[in-house]
Amino acid sequence: MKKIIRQLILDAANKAFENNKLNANEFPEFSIEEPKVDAHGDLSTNFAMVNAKTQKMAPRKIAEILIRYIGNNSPVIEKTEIAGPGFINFFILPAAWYPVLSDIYEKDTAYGFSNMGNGQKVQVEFVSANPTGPLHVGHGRGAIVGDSVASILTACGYDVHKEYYINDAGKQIQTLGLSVFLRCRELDGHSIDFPEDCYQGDYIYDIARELKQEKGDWVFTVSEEKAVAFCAKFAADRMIINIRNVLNTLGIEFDNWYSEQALMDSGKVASVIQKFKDQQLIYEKDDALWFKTEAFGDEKDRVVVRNNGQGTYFASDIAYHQDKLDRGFDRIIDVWGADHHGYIPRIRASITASGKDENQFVVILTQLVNLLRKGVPVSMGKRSGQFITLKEVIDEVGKDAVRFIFLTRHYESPLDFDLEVAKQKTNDNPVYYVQYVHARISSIIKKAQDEKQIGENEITDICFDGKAVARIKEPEEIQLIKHLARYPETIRSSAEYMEPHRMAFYLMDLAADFHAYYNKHRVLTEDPDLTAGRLYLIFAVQKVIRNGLTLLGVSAPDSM
RNA sequence: GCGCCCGUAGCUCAGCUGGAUAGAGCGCCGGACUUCGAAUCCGUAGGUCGCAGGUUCGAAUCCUGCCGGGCGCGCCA
Repeated sequence: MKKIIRQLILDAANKAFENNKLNANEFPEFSIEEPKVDAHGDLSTNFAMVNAKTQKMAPRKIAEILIRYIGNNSPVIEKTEIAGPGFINFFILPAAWYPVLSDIYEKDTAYGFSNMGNGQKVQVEFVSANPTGPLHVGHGRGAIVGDSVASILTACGYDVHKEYYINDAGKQIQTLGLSVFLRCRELDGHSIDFPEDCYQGDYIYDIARELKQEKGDWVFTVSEEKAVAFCAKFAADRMIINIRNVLNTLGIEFDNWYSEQALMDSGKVASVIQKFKDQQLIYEKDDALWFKTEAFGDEKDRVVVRNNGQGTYFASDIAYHQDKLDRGFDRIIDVWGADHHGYIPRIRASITASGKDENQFVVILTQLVNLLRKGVPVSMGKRSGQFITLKEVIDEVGKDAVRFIFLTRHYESPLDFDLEVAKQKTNDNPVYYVQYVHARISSIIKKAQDEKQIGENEITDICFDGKAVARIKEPEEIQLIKHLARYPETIRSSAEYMEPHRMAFYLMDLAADFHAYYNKHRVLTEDPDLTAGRLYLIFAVQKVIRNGLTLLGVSAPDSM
């Protein structure tokens, strides 16, 4: 509809110029939007205001000329008005909205999809938590945001690749191995001295038990060095399986799990360091190797190889991001917790330094999650071992509620996640509000089938029944269709800004319109045409609700 | 001290990237089920958009400076 109006305006403006009513035929960018107040029409444009300067005319004067040239010959316009400082308001004929419905039926699960991305290759890397402990809710937020962004981009014609980067090399893995090894000894009846910087959680015992189950006392028959190394590998593998399982319960699957160890074994880390050395971008100071990140916008230079010869995380990350771009992605998106924001400049610097385009690298920073129960904070702390895991949260409140709550906030806002609120089936917890629309419509359709022998196929065919469609004319019905018409642009803006919460809010609004309509008007009536028209409408609503929930990874139940 | 994020109704949050009279939900109060699912709906009340300047036809939105909260500033990961 916006497209139609935009064309109408441009045609009128050009015609006015040809007739010497306007002074210039260059028209700056103008917007068309839905006014907040019904009295301002269905759509409104600021055309006259933004053109005031180039036309050297008063906005209202421009608006008057334009309206004259728009005239009344468009099949979609009921009337136009000039208002306020120079807005032109368009009132659309109700029947002009009907094609939205047939479009929904035609496209069905692909309604609202676009080719905005034009097949561009995009990689979304998210979660990437160290496999040294269970996921917590903060990881969950990044996981859900990353996954939904990926879905939305896919719907917009991007070729999306989801990846998890496993930090399975380095000191923390050694520490994990030592932790498990010590717990094995403890389980064997030895008294142990368990260092503070080892992983304190009970899950270490679980892994130790599993290891003993599989390998018996083997770890005590070899050197401690060898045993710890084995424990590390064993434990990391277990943790990754555990992490993958938890993510699967959230409906998240990755296209690729990328191992840091494999990256190092491939020699790519060493070769990229050598390359930057050759280019004088890496230099030696105090027995360590430093990357000149400051020259590319970072606060200071960063160490890539410590004076003990060990590479830092940054070294792997440089190679990893080089590798991502080398794999041909047009855009690489990293979803990180906000506590890592200090890392952005150095990664960006490494990309710039390599001669690649830093704009291909985008970071989504999700703010931290405060876990609460009835308003009081639940203490968190990984090292202490006292924390509620993501799995426990999912088990308690359910996947759909967890996902939806995380997606009803802008990811840059800190999030209070209250376990008790998340379990409530009230409007404090809008996932059920939206799902209820879907279930309600399923229920009506079932009833239509049982009592009036109108099945889904018959409803779909109603688009060819002009008599029935013409019966859709209540204000609440037209309102619903207008709302459905906004779905495609909601997907597009969610993708453009990588903000899935826009979709969540859209669905809540649509749900509100539906519930209001439902309470005011009956769908199943004694009048066959009226009934058919309304079934046609609500089935379309249901499709859009389902599509939107799918993009957010939330189920659309037929009953609840 | 420096950097990033946040500050909007009693609470939790939106506000379509500068538009018209700033919106939802929860909570409070009052209503609606013999008819398609009351996990719903309808109505009332609630605001110096943290503060102060600036930019312009127009600012919650952009710029500057403060105030308050969170996070980060390692040859840790």
